[in-house]
Amino acid sequence: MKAEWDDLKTVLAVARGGTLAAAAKRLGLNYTTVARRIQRAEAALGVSLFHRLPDGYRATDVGQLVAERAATMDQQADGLFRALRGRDQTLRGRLVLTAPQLLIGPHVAPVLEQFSTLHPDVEVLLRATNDLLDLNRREADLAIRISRTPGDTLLGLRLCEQQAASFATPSVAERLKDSPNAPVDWIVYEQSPNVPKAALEHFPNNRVRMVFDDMAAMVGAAQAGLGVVRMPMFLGRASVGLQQIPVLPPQPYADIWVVAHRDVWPSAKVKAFRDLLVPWFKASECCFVA
Amino acid sequence: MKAEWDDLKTVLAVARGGTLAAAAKRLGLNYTTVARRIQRAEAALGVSLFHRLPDGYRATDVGQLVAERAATMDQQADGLFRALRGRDQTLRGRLVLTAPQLLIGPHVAPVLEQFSTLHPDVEVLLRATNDLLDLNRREADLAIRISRTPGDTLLGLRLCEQQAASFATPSVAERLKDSPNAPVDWIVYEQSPNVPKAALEHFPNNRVRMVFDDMAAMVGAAQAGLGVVRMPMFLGRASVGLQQIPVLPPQPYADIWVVAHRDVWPSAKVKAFRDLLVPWFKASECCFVA
DNA sequence: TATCTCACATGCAAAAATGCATGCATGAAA
DNA sequence: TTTCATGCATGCATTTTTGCATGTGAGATA
Repeated sequence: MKAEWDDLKTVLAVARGGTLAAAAKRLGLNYTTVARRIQRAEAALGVSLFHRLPDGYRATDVGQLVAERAATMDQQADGLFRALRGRDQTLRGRLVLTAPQLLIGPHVAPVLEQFSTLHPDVEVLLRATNDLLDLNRREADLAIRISRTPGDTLLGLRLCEQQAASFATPSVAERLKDSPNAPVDWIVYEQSPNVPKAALEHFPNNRVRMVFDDMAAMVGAAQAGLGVVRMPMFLGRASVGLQQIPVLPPQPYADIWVVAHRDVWPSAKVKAFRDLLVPWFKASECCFVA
Repeated sequence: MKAEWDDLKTVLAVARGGTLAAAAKRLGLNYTTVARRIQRAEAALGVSLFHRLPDGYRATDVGQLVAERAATMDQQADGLFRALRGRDQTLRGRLVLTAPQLLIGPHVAPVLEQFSTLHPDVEVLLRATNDLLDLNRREADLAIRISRTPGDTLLGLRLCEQQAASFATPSVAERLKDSPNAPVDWIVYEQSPNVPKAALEHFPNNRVRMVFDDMAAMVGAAQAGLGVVRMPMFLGRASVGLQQIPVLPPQPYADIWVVAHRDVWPSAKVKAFRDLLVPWFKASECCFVA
C-alpha cells in the first residue's frame, strides 16, 4: 500500500525487457531487486502481472494493462525531464552527445576539444554509435546524424551537404586504369546491397564481391585491397591507403544534421555546443563534397 | 539518479498540500521522509523546487512545472487503479463506500448487514460524510449521494425520489394550531438560509430564528423545541419527538443516487452492493415521499 | 550423457530509507 | 511578556530495501 509509482515503473521495464535482467539493466538495479518489486506490486494489487516462463517474464493481461498505463506515465516523466533540461541555463554538469563512429575522429573531436576548453565544467559523454538513440527518452541530449530527415518531434540544423564516391587502394586503381573492361569488385553495404547504378554507365562490368554490415569494416577491406567501396567523401579522404577512383562519379549522399528534441534545444549546454559545431562544419564543408 | 517517480509524487503532494506535514499525511508517511525526498529530488534535478517559508513550502517556478507534470502522471495512475478495480471480479477484499451520515442509520445500515452476511470476505469501509469524496481519486468505490446530478465522469442510478417537509415537536405543532397567526420560528440550513417560499402561502408570519451549518444539529434543535425545520421526509419521520407540521407542504427535494466512476462500476463488489441497494430503496420508497 | 548458458529463486550482510525524539524559529493568543 | 501552536531541521535507532553469493531447473551444444 506504499511506494507504488516506482513499482509501476518497474513493471513497465520488465514488460518491455522480457526478463528481469534486461529490466534491471535498464533501471540500473540488480535483477533481484526488480524481482522483489514485481512481487510487491502483485501483492499490492492482488493480481498476477507476469507469467514466469523458463525464458523470462511475460506480462499477463493485467500486466499488459498496467504496463500500458505506466508507459504513458513514462512519457510524461520523459517530457518533464526534457523540459527541465531545456530550461537549464547553466554550463555545468553532463552533456550527452551521440554521433556516428566514423564521423567523430576526423570531424567531431576537434569541436569536442574546443568545447571542453571553453566550458571545462561541462562533462561531455559521447555515445559513438550508428544506432538512432531515442532523444525522446533522453538517451542523448544532442545527436549528429547522417540522415535525410531530422525527425518528427525533433529540431535540427543541416551542418553540411555530403557526396559519396568510390574508393580503393592505389593498386586496384592502377589495375582499373590498365584494363577498363576487367570486372570491378565491389564491397557493398548491407543496407543497399547492389552496385551503384551510376557506376554502370562507364564501367558496365561490375560485380558484388562481398556484402558487409559495418562501414568501418568496409574501409578496412578496401584498405586491404579487396575491392571498391562506395563511401562518403570525407571518409574515403580520411582513410590512409585509399584514393578516389573514377568508377563512380561523386553523387549526392545523405546530409549531416545536428538534431535535438525541441524541448531540449534551448538548453544552454546544447546551444553552446551547437554554436561551435555549426561554424566548424561550415568551414570544413570542402571535406564533404568533391 | 535512481528512484525518481516516487519523488515526483512527493513533490506533487507537497505542492498541493503546502506543508510537509500535509503532504506526509496524504502520502501516509512521516513528514521527515517527505522533506528528505524533496531534498533528494532537488539534488537529482539540480534545481530548487520549493521556497522554504516560515509557514510551509511554496513551489518555485520549476517546482510548479514538476508538480504539473506529476499531476498528469497522477491522473494516469488513478485511471490505472480504477481500471484494475473495475476488472476485479472477486468478492474478497475491501470495498469503500461513502454516504451522508443521516441516511446511513435508517436506510443504509440494513443493506450493509445483508451485504456482509452474503459476502463475508468483503471488508466494507464506510466513510460517513457529506463531503463529496473524489471518486476519480479513488477516495471511495461507491457513493450514495443526495444530489440533483450524478456527476460528469460518473455513472449513477437514481435510488428514489425524495420530498421535504416541515417538522417540529408536538408542542410547537400545538401552539401553531392554536394561534395560526403567531410567528413561526425557523431553524434554517446555511446553504439555503431563508424561510422556504412555499411556507409563506398559508403562514405569512415567519422568521428565521437560527441558521445552522449541520443538519444533524438542526434535528437536535428541532427536538429541543427551538423551532421548525425543513428536512427530508425520511429524516423527520425517523427522528423521535418530531412530527410533520402543515406549515410547509411536501415539496420536491434532491433525489437519492448511487454513483461510481465508470471505470469502477463493473467491479464485482460494486455490482453486488448495487444489486442489494437498488431493490431495497425501491421497496422503501414510501419513506421518502408523502 | 555431460556441459554450458541463461533466467530465476533464496539466504545473508551491507546499505539506504524511514520514523521518532529533540530542538529551533516564527507568529498568534493569553 | 509569556505561552502555545505550527512548521521545519537534525541526530540516532530501527526497519526496509538492496546487492551479492550461491543453488536450481530448462534448454542448447558437444
